[in-house]
Amino acid sequence: MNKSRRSSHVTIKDIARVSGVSYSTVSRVLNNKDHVKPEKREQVLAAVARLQYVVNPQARSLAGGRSNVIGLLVPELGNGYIGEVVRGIDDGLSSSGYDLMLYTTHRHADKEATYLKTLVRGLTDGLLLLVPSDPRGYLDTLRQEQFPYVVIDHQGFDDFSPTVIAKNYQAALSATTYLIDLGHRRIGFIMGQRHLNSANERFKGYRDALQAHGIAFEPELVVDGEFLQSVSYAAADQLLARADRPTAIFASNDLCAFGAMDAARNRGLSIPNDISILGFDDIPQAASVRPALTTVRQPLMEMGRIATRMLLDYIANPQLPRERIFLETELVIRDSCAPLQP
Amino acid sequence: MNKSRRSSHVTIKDIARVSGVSYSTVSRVLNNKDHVKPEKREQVLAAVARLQYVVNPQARSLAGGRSNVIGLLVPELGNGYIGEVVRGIDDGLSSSGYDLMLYTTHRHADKEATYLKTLVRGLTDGLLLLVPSDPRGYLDTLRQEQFPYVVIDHQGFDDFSPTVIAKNYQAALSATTYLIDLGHRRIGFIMGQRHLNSANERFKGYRDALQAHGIAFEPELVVDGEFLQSVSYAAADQLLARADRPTAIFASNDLCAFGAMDAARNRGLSIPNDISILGFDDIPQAASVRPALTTVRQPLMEMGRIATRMLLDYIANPQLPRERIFLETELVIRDSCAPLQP
DNA sequence: AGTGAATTTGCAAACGCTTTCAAAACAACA
DNA sequence: TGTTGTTTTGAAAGCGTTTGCAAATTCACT
Repeated sequence: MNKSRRSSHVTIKDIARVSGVSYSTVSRVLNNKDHVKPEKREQVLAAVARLQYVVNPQARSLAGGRSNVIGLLVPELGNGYIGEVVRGIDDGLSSSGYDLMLYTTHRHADKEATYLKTLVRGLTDGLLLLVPSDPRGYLDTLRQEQFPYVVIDHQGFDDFSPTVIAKNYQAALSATTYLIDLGHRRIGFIMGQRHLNSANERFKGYRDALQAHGIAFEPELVVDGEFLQSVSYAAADQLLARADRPTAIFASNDLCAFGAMDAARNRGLSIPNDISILGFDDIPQAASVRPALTTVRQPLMEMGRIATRMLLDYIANPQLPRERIFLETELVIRDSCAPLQP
Repeated sequence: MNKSRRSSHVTIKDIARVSGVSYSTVSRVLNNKDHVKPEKREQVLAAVARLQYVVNPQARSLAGGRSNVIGLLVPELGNGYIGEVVRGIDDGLSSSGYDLMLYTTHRHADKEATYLKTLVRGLTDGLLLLVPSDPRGYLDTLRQEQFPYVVIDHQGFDDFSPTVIAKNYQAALSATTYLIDLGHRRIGFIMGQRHLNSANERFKGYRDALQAHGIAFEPELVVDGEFLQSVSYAAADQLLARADRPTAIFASNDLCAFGAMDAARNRGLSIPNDISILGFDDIPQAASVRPALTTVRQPLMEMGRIATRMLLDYIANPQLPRERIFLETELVIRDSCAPLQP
């Protein structure tokens, strides 16, 4: 059956026969190489059109050509943050002629390494790494093999990988400042996964903003949310249980903010009157939650789009210098933060 | 560079040499074929482990083996509905040894057809079609070539394609009945994209429920939302502008429901006191929106998971009879519907 | 027309694997 | 021990491309 399927397809030889040239010439035409007479090129192209020929990507890449697919390694699906970035990637890829191979690692670092081997093995022409868990194991391989790749939301494990990432520190700094300007002095912080650089950068921004305004940093106001809604719920609840509970909470991402909102509501606190809550990322849900979440907008789609473009550029021109791009964020003011009630 | 990358990899011949057998034997071991002495098998396996060999999928599939990748055709990304299904697919694929190739058609029917050709060309072993726009053009090809595929949320263009889809009619029927049981008599309906079967099925369910309770069907209460939030906003607004506005709205999907919620809020109507709103799908946002959306839960992940399993089964055993699976839905009662206020 | 250089072409050898076929090895039996 | 049948093995032929190399053609000059 497989056999019959294959044999029914037209190959490079078929079109060579039909157009009266050798199949190497056909290959040249197909790959837009020099040294083929315009006249023959025409013939070949005509045959291609007539027989509805499509290349066999496998054969092409086996023979040393490009595979025209790029690989995307994501930790998981179904998280607004990742979904947005993937959309950007998809967008960047559209009309590039490249296909997308999706790998979900589900936070298994070992899986990442295994996948990588296959991917580099010729399956893909380049790699997009989205918040890789622990890339130290294979990043060197990638570099040595000169394999094109771009890291999105790079977590500071090296300083040579081409990267696109948002300015986490500055964003957190100005978000916290916004809360301070609203009059808040006791500001809780829900920390993200501590092993991630972005979490730490945001935390630093938070602390520095406090300091800049002469507000003492209180370690008790910092709880761990691990970038997860459920964990953050408990963490926020703990914060809100205090006699001297904060009047505002800065959550390390929107999911954490949602957890905090749930906790607040559950304690009968009104948002933003009793407590202001501020998120990070601006995933789609942030706008549809009630009250709508005030949050730091990371240009997620943009990040995906830019990373893709960088990658395609590297593939096309391996000599290009590796860039590290830091994107601006934007504070999106909605309804979850209010001036401190006197 | 490409060259050097490749040559550095260990191939089937390397491990043949190391383990002292012919490379055909290695191939047999790798593919778990019969007729190889346990002893040699051991040797080979040992060499594989020692040299960290990984097969080259391209070569394998070129040679007539399987490619171990399945293709997924989706109309677009970044829509909660699709995201959930994809999660299910990813889940179904995990530990199956299959990789996922993602194709976004952005609702371009012609794109679908083109992609398909390449995909069937040996790039993939099977295909998952998610709400395909207009598959009539290529479905026959697929069938003729006996290419394994499964349609998710099939829209009624044929009755032979293997499918998994939710029971839209029954779901809409009981959802509407729920509203009626709450005392509502004037129930608005936001219609989905009319060319999609699921939209029509839901509409039928709505109408039949009314009829079953002796409520006259009023065409003016039906507006078009096209499964989009923005369009539904306008549509719902039109509904709510009426002097005899409905006391409940059944939206064809959650996105439409969100649009309706926005419209209601915008008119100062309280949900669910002034107006009840009911959705369809139960995408993640439905739970986080306020008030939380009462909606029909389609088992989206489950659909993805089941479709994937079916597909893998077909690939493994092409003789399997093609099934069409209809999944139960569930009414998830949250806070957006209330008994009719007297 | 003749020469050398430049351009265009085709042949053949990969690429890494699967699979057919026939030979080799083994086992079982008379 | 010779025959036959069965299992295991290896050699070789692809799979559909790309590409290096050499042959063939074309071109620009004498």
